[in-house]
Amino acid sequence: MNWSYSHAHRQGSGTTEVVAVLIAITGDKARVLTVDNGKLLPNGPLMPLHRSLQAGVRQWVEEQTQQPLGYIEQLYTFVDTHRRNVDGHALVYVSYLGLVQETELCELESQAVWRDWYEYFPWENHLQGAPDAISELIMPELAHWAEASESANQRLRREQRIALCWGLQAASEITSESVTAEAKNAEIDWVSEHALLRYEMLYEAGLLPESPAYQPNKLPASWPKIIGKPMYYDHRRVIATAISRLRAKIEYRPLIFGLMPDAFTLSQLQQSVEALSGVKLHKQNFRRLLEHQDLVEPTGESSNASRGRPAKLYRFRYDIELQSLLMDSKLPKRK
Amino acid sequence: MNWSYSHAHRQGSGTTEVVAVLIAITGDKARVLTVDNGKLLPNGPLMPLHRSLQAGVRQWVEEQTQQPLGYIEQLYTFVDTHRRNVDGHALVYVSYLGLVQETELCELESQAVWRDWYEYFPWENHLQGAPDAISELIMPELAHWAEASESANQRLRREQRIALCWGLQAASEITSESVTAEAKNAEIDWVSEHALLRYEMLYEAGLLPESPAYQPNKLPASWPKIIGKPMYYDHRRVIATAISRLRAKIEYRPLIFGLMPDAFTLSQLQQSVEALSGVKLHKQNFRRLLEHQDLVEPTGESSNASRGRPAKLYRFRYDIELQSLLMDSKLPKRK
DNA sequence: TATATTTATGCTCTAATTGAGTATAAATAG
DNA sequence: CTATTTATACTCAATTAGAGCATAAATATA
Repeated sequence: MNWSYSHAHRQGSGTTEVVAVLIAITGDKARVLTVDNGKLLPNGPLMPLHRSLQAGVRQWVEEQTQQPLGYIEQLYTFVDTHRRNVDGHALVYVSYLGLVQETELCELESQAVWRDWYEYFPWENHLQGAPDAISELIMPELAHWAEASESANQRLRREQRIALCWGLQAASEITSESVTAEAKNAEIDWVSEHALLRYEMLYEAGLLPESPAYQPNKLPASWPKIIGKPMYYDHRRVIATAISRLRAKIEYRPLIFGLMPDAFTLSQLQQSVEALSGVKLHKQNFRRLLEHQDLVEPTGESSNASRGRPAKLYRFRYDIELQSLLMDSKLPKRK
Repeated sequence: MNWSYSHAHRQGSGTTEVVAVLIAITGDKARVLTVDNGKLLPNGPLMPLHRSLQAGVRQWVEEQTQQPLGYIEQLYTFVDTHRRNVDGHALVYVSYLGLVQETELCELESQAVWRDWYEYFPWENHLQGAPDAISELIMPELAHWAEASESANQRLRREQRIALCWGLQAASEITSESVTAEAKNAEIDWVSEHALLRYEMLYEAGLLPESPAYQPNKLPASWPKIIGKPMYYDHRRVIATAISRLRAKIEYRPLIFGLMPDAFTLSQLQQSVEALSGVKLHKQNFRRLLEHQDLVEPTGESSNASRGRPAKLYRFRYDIELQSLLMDSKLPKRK
């Protein structure tokens, strides 16, 4: 099935679109804003009146989602050769990542809906440990893909890629000894930032509905649940790009600022980082690093939590915010 | 002077161009490939026949420069509202970073020329220590810019930005005590990856010929030498983007692979990294980290250097190359 | 030839950072 | 009142980063 043509779209003289991946955290879940029943990201054509790409993104997103935008940054630019304008020029779309302050999970007008981003990437959620589906279903399919290589060399490289993308523990069950033996010293483990590489591998291996070589009849019946919801065009890849970028940056830059409410406990902050990275963090070290960096300060109040000892509330130090956005300021690493 | 219109350009129905920043290292100098007498980067329109942006870049660059391309990655996408097609759509250009194996510094046909990239960014070259011009000329002008702020708040933020972009030692001479005192604890120093921020600050402060507010008569006579050669359109900004990206990545990924000849000494390797980052590294620690990572292996031969003890020649371990490109593999930090 | 100079390479020392664990404090549920 | 839960403080070992000292092997020069 080719998703590229399955959705009606505008046609005109312009060849440039903007697409936005808006991220928010509600409760302890990372969410992405979608339109068209979760099949598309907010998007629109770049028009002559727009003075910049950012201006275009802001206008379309606010029009389609009633969601005011704070911090945004450019992600990546794609070409869709399936969609062309009247002159035969391929459509170019420039994607943006945007961070939005925590919102109530309300159904917005204009069918814009916040969705848990792990609905699109179930294999990226390791908050309760690595999903069983990875070793039980995904790895065997990727093993087939490696076996189907056209040369021994290609196969070896594919097995290496599998180990690097999915971690050794998952890959060791399926790859040949040469790879695992060699890599054993390196102690390869799950790297959350490799989300895009993992998506691209599944795509390349023909394991996603949007893959050109997708053959659902050759896959287990439970497969559709395992690999999450597809989207039109390359929009799921755009989200994967956003996830990788966000996970990579959050480790050394306090981007999380833009996602938090004005006051929060350190546990809430940690849960938010965990929601994005998809892995659990070491609580004590998380606090240590935060305090060491003077990024936050206590408000003086405490949270009236339901259970346990009440936690102090913190706020970000605004005098340091600009500095933080510029400079490399680390947040804690994985547990 | 407005550089946007000072160069003749194609006009057509397309609104998308590709632009390439090609980097090579000749001897111990970082070079960038230019066309049109050093005023432009290789570029060309995206055409209906191109199946991807990469294909477009490769075709135009090879056509304009006879330079075969190895590793390339997308940098950033710009809009030039000054250049529009017949329908009034602004020109979008997608920039790419490309790495090229060391070449003889020959004048290529089709007026493509390799230039020392510090001709365009003299202030970024700290190989012989920070240039005197920074503290003697650039800082005073930036101080004027901060003083010319419209509010006390804006002035404070500008002074913070100056300190963060240029390092405290340079900034402390000009900024008010409040900033320096507060930041003193942070020990801000020169961060080579902030090249783009520095360029953008100079641009915003009206200190570059391509700045809208540039007023050469209000600046010292030696100013043009200090701030390097301008280019048409935003091409100097594109190079600054490439420099920042390359400097940031080279610290934790062995991108340098793509720039080196097949065999090299560790000193040559270090000189290449230094040429890119613009700062000197600690020799012993550089070797330690390299050896510790098994990125390179001795060829067995030695270099017949002109002076001193002969150095062992090394090559990159190709079995590890793929892994390196995927994974985070650190190269040593500054001295 | 002897000696200074240059470049390469090996090794040590200290401080900072990281990963992981133990211990204590302050609340609620039953 | 006690078990449970959550928050917070502190410790410890392993690793890494920054800096310097020492030695090796070549050339330049007196």
